[in-house]
Amino acid sequence: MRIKDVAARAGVSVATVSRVLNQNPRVKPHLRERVLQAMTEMDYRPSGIARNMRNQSARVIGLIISDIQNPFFTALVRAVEDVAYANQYTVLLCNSDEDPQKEQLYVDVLSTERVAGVIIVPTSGDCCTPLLNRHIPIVMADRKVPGLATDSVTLDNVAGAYQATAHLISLGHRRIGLVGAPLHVSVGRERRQGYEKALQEHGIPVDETTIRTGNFKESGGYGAASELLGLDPRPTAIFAVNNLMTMGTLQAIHERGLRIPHDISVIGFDDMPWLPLLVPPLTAVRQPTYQIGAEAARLLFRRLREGPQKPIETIVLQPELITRGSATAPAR
Amino acid sequence: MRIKDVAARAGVSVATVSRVLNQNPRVKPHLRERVLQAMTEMDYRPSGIARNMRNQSARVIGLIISDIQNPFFTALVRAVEDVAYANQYTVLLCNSDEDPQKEQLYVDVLSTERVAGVIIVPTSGDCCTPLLNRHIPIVMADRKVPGLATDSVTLDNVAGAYQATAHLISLGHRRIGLVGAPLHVSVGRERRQGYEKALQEHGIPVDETTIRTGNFKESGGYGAASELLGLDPRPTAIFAVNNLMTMGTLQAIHERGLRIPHDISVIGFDDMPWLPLLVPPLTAVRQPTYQIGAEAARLLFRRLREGPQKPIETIVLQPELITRGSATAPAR
DNA sequence: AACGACACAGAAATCGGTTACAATGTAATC
DNA sequence: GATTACATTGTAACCGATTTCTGTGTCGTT
Repeated sequence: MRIKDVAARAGVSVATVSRVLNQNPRVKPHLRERVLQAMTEMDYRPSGIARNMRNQSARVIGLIISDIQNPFFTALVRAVEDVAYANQYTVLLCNSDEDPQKEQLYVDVLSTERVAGVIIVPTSGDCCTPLLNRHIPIVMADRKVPGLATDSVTLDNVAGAYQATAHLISLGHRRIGLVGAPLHVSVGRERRQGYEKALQEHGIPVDETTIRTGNFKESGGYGAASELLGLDPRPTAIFAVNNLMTMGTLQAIHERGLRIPHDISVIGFDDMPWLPLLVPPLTAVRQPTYQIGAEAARLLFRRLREGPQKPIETIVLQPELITRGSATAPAR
Repeated sequence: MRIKDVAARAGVSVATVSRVLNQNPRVKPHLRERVLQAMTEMDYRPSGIARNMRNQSARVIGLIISDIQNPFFTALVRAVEDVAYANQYTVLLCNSDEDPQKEQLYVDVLSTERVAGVIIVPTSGDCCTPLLNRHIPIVMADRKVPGLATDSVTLDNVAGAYQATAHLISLGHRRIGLVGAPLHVSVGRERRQGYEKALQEHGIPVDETTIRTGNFKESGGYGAASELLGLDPRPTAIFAVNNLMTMGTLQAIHERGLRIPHDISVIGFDDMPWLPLLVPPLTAVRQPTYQIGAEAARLLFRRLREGPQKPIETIVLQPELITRGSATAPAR
């Protein structure tokens, strides 16, 4: 069922049907009428594909995230989706799963699909060359790749980690374990940096043995925390640098029968709706998650409108420490 | 940068380039070599749009869910993504937000974008006519629309709700509040049905006052639970029919200073990784969430391969009650 | 009545690939 | 050496829309 069929049924040329489709006013009302009727009768819908072909672009933006099951990214996706919807675009969602190869493949796909633009939470360093070659606008969200000049929206991770660590120090902790994220990702680096900065500024030497690293997921947090809990002397507090890792940390603590905050204080990164429901409710660094996604999408659409001459924008949002009951002075 | 340019650079015809692109073996090695080199030199990537145009379909499937921030759907998306990836398809993700209008619009978009197929968690009754007209395969996931003959994957919701309710009854509860979901959705209807069935089979009259309904989100659960907790006499147990509503229920309970399970027993629907971390850990009906999505995607791809003559498949998966500490015998 | 201006509709080119068909070249057979 | 079979490459039609250009008809002006 093509435009030709509609034209035939309405007794006009394809050009006229196209004009009706595109609200061109230079069509006589009675013809427009006939065409519209033919279209509804046949439940005709123009082929988006053919349209895109003509216009050399689709009203689709690509979104590559690294873990769709992480509520953090979910909120980000939601935000991007909302903004895209408002701009009458749809979202091609790709889950790189922290796998550079998968990421590469998706970048290729998006680039051949000629999406209008891409928002990416990068997993590897050289993630975007095919897109750059094709001048497809890119916005980095949550993470940055050093040396890549694109719009970006990130969190002030150093500040967030600093706040959490400094809070623990101010409560009297001196031996603070870090459940850290991989250092090849900006988020992992910066949060560790904030942690170390807080220690140093308060005259506490950085002790490598209390710093453990794991993947971004529950398992990574569980593994890192288990190691920390096995230390002698055991840290009096743990700072876990991401939401899922926090969950793994809690699991490890539960498993050993330790009690929060009596035996060990805990601060997580990224507030979650269920944290207040825990006993005790968990202290955590809150990120403006939705806003990260929304700003990234807005940046992208502005870029699409204004083109490459718009100067590159770099938005850094501020975290906030939410104090609940899981971090108190260490027992003596 | 078109296929023509590559052809010119390699000194061959466009057909040859196309054949190289499509791994057609009838190309002499030395020509293939030249073409491949030209392609890498120019970092050429064929236009997916033009390709789709020719093939009359894109290697893209649409996925319409009703709440992307709900971990349940997230797991479902993840599963669909995984299966699509394995089949070298990408996923166009749409978030209907439980809004029939938004859903309708997305169905239209997917239909004009000529996606190969659609997996949908339907929000309204007549969600899919444009797709049906165009013979775009549809698979319903999680929910069904009565009277629509499509492949589907759902949970045995009646059984799940029955198990939860019967468990509470066996513990000695007689006044069991239901934090229910909207009845215009199959999930809401069936879970209520299971609840009522359990009561009736155990000779307990169904009492409308202990049945409350809210939206699928935390706020809906919070509202419904708050009403139940305000009753006199108060129910001795609450069954909340979805994960977010469970969270709202817990919030309402916490807010009133009630203690689980001493003051009130709670069973939730849909197990979540953080439920074991609660104090007490929460009893819940577990759904094979990932499997729902994976089966739906597999059904869709099978349909894509085998066409309309394949008989319609209806998969119903079984839930499982996970007993933890939040449901015990009522205090006297 | 003749002319030009204008409004409207249609024919045809175009987007970038794929593929049926034609053309060419090469090897095998008589 | 001529003929045939087969392998390889090239030419051109096609997918379904948009849009430029061209043609026709209507109206107003002189």
